[in-house]
Amino acid sequence: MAPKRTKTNKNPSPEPNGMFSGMVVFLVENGVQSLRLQIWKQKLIQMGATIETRLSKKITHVFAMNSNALLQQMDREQLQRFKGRVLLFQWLEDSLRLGEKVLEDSYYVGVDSEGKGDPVKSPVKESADGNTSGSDEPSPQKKMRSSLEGLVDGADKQNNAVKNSPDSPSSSDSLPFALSSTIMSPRTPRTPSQNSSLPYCPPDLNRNITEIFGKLINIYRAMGDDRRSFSYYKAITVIEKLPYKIESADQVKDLPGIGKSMQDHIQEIVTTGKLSKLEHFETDEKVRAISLFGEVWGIGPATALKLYEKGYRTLDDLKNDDSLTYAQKLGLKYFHDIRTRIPRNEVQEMEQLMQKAGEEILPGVVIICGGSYRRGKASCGDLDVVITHPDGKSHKGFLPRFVNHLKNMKFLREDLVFSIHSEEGTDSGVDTYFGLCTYPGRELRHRIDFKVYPRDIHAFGLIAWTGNDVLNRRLRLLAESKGYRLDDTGLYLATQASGGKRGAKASASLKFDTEKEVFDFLGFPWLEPHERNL
DNA sequence: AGGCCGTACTG
DNA sequence: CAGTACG
DNA sequence: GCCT
Repeated sequence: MAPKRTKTNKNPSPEPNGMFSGMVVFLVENGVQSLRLQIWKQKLIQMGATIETRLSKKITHVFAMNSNALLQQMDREQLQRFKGRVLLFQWLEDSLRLGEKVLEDSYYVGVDSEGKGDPVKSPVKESADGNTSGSDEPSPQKKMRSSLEGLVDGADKQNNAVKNSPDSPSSSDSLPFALSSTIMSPRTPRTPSQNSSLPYCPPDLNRNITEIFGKLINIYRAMGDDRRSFSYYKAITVIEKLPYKIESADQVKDLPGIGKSMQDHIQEIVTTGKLSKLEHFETDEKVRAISLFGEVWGIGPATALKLYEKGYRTLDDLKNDDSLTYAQKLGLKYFHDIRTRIPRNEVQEMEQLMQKAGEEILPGVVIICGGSYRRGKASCGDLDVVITHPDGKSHKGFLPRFVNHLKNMKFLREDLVFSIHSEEGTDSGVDTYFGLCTYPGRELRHRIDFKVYPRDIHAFGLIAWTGNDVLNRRLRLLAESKGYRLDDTGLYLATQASGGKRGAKASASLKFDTEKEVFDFLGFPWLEPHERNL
């Protein structure tokens, strides 16, 4: 084993006899989610293909998402001269899944080679139109994205599964799905290949692996090892996008976020069906207790450990402890209530209730339910309410009155955190409230958060509190890479505000009125709320 | 070896 | 200050 | 845990 090809040449060791051997391909990257592109590249190379970064005569195949993406990168003259085949990425996807090259006929990208008039026409008559979606699609990128983004859906499930692994089978939310699929399937009778070009049904191959990794996420988080936990989270999102079932660690070798340890774990899982490391954790009394305690609102890794060391092992044990804070006691008392997910329609009703209540106190007030609700989930763990007022000033002092009103209505029941900043104009001017509420006529407690923003930074609050957390991190990292600092109150030039805290605030945030302006400024492709389940 | 989001409340 | 939470 |  001469380590000939080290990191410099990150070749996934091409197999001369791989199913793609002999192919020389050029990839049209427009509108392809980078992660999937990376996976495709890796598999192509690994299975014998050669990837060229420029269009040359050696090319045997060109791959693109659709005709629009294709034409965006290549002019039609090039195309006419090109002798090889132009296929949809879907062909790759399907071939990988089936383990052999599928018939290319129904995957030709429909660009009419004769028609000079307008680009992207050709429904590719007999050959079952290689996804004409391009032809009636004005903005290819956006559409592409949405179809790709559907892939992410699987991650959600994992999320849920992760969060309440013990009980609820968890509602899978396929909402964004249904949405785009309706949009995208106007008429075309679909061949099997095409229909997979719509949001993408998550075949959920590799559930065996992601399920185990999901448990590790929770365990490491409970132990306070967020970094490691996040690594497993990222690995899951990568694995879920694979179009094939993993049968060997080799197939996963140099995918992003999958290093030595992950490979070893995957190898063990695919060969033995389990992971001894996890089994060990699950039978460990300490790990079990800490994981359990950590699920109580207000109790994190440090407190959970202390409680364990005091000898506690069950939630009942904790009730006898008076070292818990007020909020933690509430979290304990309503442990099961808070863990109960809220059906989307009930959240909607409560949002309307709050909008009505808000209007009574302050006409014109804007009350939006963010979080997973705004991201279109079928059920929500809590309510995340972002509030502002268009006049830019009367949001001040609103929150206390609003909270009182809602308490009188018996909608709000208990307080967890209550802070007010807007009055003095100190700090960021964002008022916050965390508490427990109930659906009208019920006693079941739900977590609810309010944040009141001045109008001019409202867009930032909306982005931050719509999430998800992964998107927030990505946006913040992107901002930082461009010399800015992003948080829920604004976008600042990095240098100055960087060290000092917000209160000082030598510099004001850049002004943006809408979420989209922020995305655009950062150069991040716009995502509708329901597309932000990264 | 060291980074891995950024902020605010509680006690 | 450490711990916890929020997305 | 992964990545640089």
